[in-house]
Amino acid sequence: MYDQLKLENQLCFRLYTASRLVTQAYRPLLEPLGLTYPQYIVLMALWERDNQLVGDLCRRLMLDTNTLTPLLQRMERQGLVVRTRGIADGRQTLVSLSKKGLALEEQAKEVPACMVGSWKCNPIEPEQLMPFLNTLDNLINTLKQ
Amino acid sequence: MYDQLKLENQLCFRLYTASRLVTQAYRPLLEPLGLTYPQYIVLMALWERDNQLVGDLCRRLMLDTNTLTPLLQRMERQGLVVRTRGIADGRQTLVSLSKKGLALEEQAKEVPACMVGSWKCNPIEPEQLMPFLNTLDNLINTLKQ
DNA sequence: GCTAATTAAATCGTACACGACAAAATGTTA
DNA sequence: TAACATTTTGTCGTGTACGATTTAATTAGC
Repeated sequence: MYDQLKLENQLCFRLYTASRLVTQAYRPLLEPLGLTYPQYIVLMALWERDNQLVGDLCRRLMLDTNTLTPLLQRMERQGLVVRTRGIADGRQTLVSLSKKGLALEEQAKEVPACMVGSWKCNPIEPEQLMPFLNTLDNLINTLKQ
Repeated sequence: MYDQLKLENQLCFRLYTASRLVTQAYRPLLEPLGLTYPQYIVLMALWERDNQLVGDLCRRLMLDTNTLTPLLQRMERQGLVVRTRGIADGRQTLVSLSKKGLALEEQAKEVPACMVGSWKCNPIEPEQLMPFLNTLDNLINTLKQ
């Protein structure tokens, strides 16, 4: 039994588990809005800036087109976004918020506070939050290459 | 535009991205062993203790049977584990390492060091590692309810 | 201006995740 | 001991992830 193969010693297993559990915790908040978590982050990107190319969203969300295209197609079917072929460059696809997608922002603005409020005890001390976020950002930037 | 809906301010988006990128970084190391990341953590649990029930693995990995059962079935098809019906309690399924699954530990023991070694710069300062892991554990424990 | 290389999205196949449900075995209780 | 509840695992459907490949449009080179 090698120590470096113990689950306790795995950074990645913790990240994997924490990510899954946080996403699960979002579900009851997003379900009333008819959203999954990946759909929610696509909308957040579009609420920040509407009318983005598929490639813009890929870079912003660090997802590839083979994930985003089907996701955006489902979102278009649900009437959350509109996809239009680029005029200047016919290879591009422009993703825009529909009226419904734009209106959802008003309901979604309560979600982050509800998320934090649902925790009985605070899992992160306020003074630990920034170092924690910085470490995550360092990790992400390193792995992005 | 609500500040709390900006991607920069999302703890969850960072966790989601970091988890995906770390899992991607494992791929080139696990592919030669014929493993995916979820299969690797199942094996880590079994290398720690062989002969576990499906329910034991569910609790250990914090995954439900609807994820683990198909995962274990694929691993059995690949000859990594053996699933046997419980003798005393016919509802149970015991998961054991095959000879091949047991032997893989020797190759896998290099994986964690290779992972760290593949980073050009160190994304986590040594003195930040423990606080970071503790915060992740707090988060996981809070969300486990 | 015609062909080759490049780029932007989309498609395809496989493997997770997970809510909802089903099935089978065991416990419980009147 | 027969009906019912509980436990353990499995199945099903939908939605991601992602490597590999394809398609369509644009650009570069000659």
